[in-house]
Amino acid sequence: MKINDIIEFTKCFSNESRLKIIKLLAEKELCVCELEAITGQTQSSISQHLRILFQAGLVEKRRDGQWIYYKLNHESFRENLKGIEEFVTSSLIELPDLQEELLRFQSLEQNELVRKCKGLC
Amino acid sequence: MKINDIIEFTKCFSNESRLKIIKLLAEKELCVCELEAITGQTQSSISQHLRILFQAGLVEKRRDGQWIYYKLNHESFRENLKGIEEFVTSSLIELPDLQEELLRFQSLEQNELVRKCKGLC
DNA sequence: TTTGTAAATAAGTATATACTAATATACGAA
DNA sequence: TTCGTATATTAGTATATACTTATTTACAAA
Repeated sequence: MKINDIIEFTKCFSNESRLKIIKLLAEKELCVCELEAITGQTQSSISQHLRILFQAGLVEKRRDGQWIYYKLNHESFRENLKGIEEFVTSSLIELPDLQEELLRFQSLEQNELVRKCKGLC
Repeated sequence: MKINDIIEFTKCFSNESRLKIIKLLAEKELCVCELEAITGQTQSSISQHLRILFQAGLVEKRRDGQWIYYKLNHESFRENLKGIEEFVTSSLIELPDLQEELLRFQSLEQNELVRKCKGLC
């Protein structure tokens, strides 16, 4: 899972209004006006939050006449959560630049970079 | 898991600089100056990110002389991830106000609230 | 076609966030 | 105690985000 995907996914959960929408759509397929009636949020605000959730792949939508129904994509949710777990627990190989910097730093223990960092010069 | 805890936790992951710090601290206990040397971020910026991670319970710290060493709290990480999964998959009982609104809305299907929402009046 | 409703988008604004630069605090060595 | 280094905190600033209001687009019924 790429860093930008993690950022996009976790941002979905870092806002109270979106968490409520997520929770409702996890339980039931709902259109915007229903979300509006249930949560009391404005139509515009809900649409904007739904766009964020949709772009992150967390919700799906389908049109039915005038209405656009949204629901949570449970599989995407599970996969993204797993992706975060793997990002944290897997080796640094996933982030070559960062790994390189860490290795360079470690190979320099006992020499000037670390001594400088540790104020031992 | 409370809504505010989810927000606090997921915000840790919604920033590239923090993700790099998280990844390093998942692998190795490091002090601020080491994170500085490895990531190239400024001391002040790293300290501020570490405060966010610490307040979310995602990292632990210990003092060793002048240095303060940080590392990821893997257990907290796992528990928080699980908390998010449960938040999404559990029933709405966790959010009484929201559940009440949903039930009220559902009980009103066929009557004025829904007809109004659906423009059927 | 005209009209009304649902949803998306755009523009504006207030607040939150991330970063920099400067300062304060904590500790250890001289 | 004085000095130097590590870390935390503060203040300032630029950008991002969340929300409101207004407008646009898509659809369906009359």
